[in-house]
Amino acid sequence: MGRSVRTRRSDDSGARAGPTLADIAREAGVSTATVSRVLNDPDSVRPVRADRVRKAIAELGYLPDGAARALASRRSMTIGAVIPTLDNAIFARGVEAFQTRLMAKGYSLLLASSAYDLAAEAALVETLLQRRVDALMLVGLQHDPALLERLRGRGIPHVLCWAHDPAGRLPCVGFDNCRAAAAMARHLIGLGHRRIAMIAGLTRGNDRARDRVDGVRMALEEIGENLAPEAVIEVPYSYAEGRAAMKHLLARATRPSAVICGNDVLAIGAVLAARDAGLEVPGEISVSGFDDLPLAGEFAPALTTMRVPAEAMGEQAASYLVARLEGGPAMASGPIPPLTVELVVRNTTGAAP
Amino acid sequence: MGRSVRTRRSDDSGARAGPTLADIAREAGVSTATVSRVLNDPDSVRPVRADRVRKAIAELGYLPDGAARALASRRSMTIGAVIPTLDNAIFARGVEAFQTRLMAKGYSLLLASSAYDLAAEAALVETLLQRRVDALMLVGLQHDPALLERLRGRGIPHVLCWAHDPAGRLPCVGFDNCRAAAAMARHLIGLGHRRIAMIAGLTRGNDRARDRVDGVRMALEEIGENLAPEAVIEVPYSYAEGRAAMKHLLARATRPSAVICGNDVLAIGAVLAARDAGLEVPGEISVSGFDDLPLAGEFAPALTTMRVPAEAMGEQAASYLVARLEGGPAMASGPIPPLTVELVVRNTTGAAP
DNA sequence: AGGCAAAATGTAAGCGCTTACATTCACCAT
DNA sequence: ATGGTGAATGTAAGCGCTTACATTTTGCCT
Repeated sequence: MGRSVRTRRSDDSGARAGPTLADIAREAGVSTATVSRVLNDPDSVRPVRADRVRKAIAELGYLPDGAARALASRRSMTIGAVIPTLDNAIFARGVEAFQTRLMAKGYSLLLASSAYDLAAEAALVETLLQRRVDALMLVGLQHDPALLERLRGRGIPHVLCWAHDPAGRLPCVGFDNCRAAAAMARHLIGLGHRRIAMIAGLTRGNDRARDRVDGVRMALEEIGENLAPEAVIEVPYSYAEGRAAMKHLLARATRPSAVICGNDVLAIGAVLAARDAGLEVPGEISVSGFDDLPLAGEFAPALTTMRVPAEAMGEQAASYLVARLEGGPAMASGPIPPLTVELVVRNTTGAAP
Repeated sequence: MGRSVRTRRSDDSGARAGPTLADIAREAGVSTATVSRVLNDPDSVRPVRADRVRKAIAELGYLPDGAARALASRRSMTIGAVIPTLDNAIFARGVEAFQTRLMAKGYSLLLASSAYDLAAEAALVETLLQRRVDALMLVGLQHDPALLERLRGRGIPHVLCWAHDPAGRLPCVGFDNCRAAAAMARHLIGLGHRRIAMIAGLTRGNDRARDRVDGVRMALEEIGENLAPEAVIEVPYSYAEGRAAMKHLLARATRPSAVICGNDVLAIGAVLAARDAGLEVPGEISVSGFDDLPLAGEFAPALTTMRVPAEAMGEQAASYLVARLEGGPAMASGPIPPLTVELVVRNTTGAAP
């Protein structure tokens, strides 16, 4: 028997295999273990030999095989992330920062988007687990019930972004959406607004959107007002939807004096609609956003919004996961404190008429 | 000698290992080959057995190990992408579409961003090659000279997006930026504009930005005009930079009658600046964008721009790569025809004053 | 029933690394 | 010189799959 003619090179179906670690070992006249050591723990090899190995590596153009490393070492140096969508600039920023930090620490990012569908998210996570990600980043606290259990069961470090668990039970790097939205509502209330409406993101499968609605409701209840169900319009995050929602709001018998939007995109759409209707912002109606996208400050009128530290969130999430992965076994790390958001008052909110 | 007590489970450093294919084989009373077959080629296994195997898989909660599969099969089912940045919404969309299509075909996306730095890009690609990506997506035609050679050398299928190689030598899924920009310039020329300026993206390491400048220059030369170097301002893509650049342009002795912007973000910034300066758009000055972001059509005034099929590009890139990977060995596939862009005339361009 | 090709299954050799353990080496104290 | 010690290196057993090839079964003919 014995292996037949399956030559490693030129397996004409595509990728040619490069030299292997064994080739390097032979070339450098050392054992494979030594080559592996200069790759993973250079200081444990005498400099003379290490150099000889490095020379061989350079000469043969050797590139370590990640799959083999992952199999042998049980670490893929790959971290997964499942986000709702990249189409929302704030997620794009967060992911970018996450990836950059990850790469700086030697990890690669496996990315997938779920379109705000929790079942899809669970499936994507399953796929990523197959790819043997060492850790995982997810968005929000709300997930398929089996999902988090699965991660815990397999001992996969994970972090939930864009949210904060007041109970401190879940590992999150984020902020309290409810509290932040409440702060925005109080800002408006402080300006004398009482007829407050909301253009929220779709709350199905999106706890951040839901929490923001809850926050506004809570703030209103603090002053004895309430957020009527019909005062909340849920729409997908887009300029056009924000605009359309505002148009609806303005067509009603009693028009709100302030509209709190689930994010900046909706808010800008809303401002556009107000202007279409010939209303002055903030003179006749106030509008607020959430996120503080780059456009928010440039837009005219500049948008009052809640600044979300997307970059810091991405970076901290990355650092947290890497720390869990590399910190000693006793890397328990207590609850992570919430990130701080900042109310940025600009020119779309003013005193109630 | 002999293996000591290295128990597979509970390697307390983190991830617990789940059941392996061998466990499934034992449980189902078949060989490992059979289990592997029901996973990879179900039809080659008699239904009764396949079911028995599937039952075992479900019972034990088995998840195949991607690293082992990759090592044994020489395919990681992972495809890499290196883009300049996710902060540009048009890339975010393209990547999203790319990832979605990839996932639908069973592949996962390894994503990295280069910040428009070609050296960084080359390094990132090297990392992705270590991760054993089966194929690679890059943006633009311009790359580190060694990079493409490396990919060809290793036989890694790859595709270049957001650009088109007229020579047809490179595998691209994109459009001709030069031609598209020229079309935009001709639109303005047709409206009577002669004093045309440009707010371009940074052209260093960005052939798309460069090609767009070239396209405008070319169109101008067709009618005997020229694009003076001082008529082109290069800035990073951001609203603030677009606005600042426009402000500069307007501060000059002779103000352009039309400003072609490298993308929609710059264009919106420019429109904002024109308005700051009390100029009517398009009455006193025309402004055009590029990309047709969702905001372009909603913004007031709605932006004249060049629609770029970002989603289609991402999808086609994904399909192309998968086809290369799965198509038979003789999957040569001639040059890919360029995607079509579309001039969308809206309300920021009008007759020259 | 017997024979045979095709289909189904099993066997076991890798895939390219890491790493526990064994061995050798360098160096120093005796 | 000799023995002892820790550092450096080598040896080789996996890691969990896929797959070529060998073997057994099945389904069909005659």
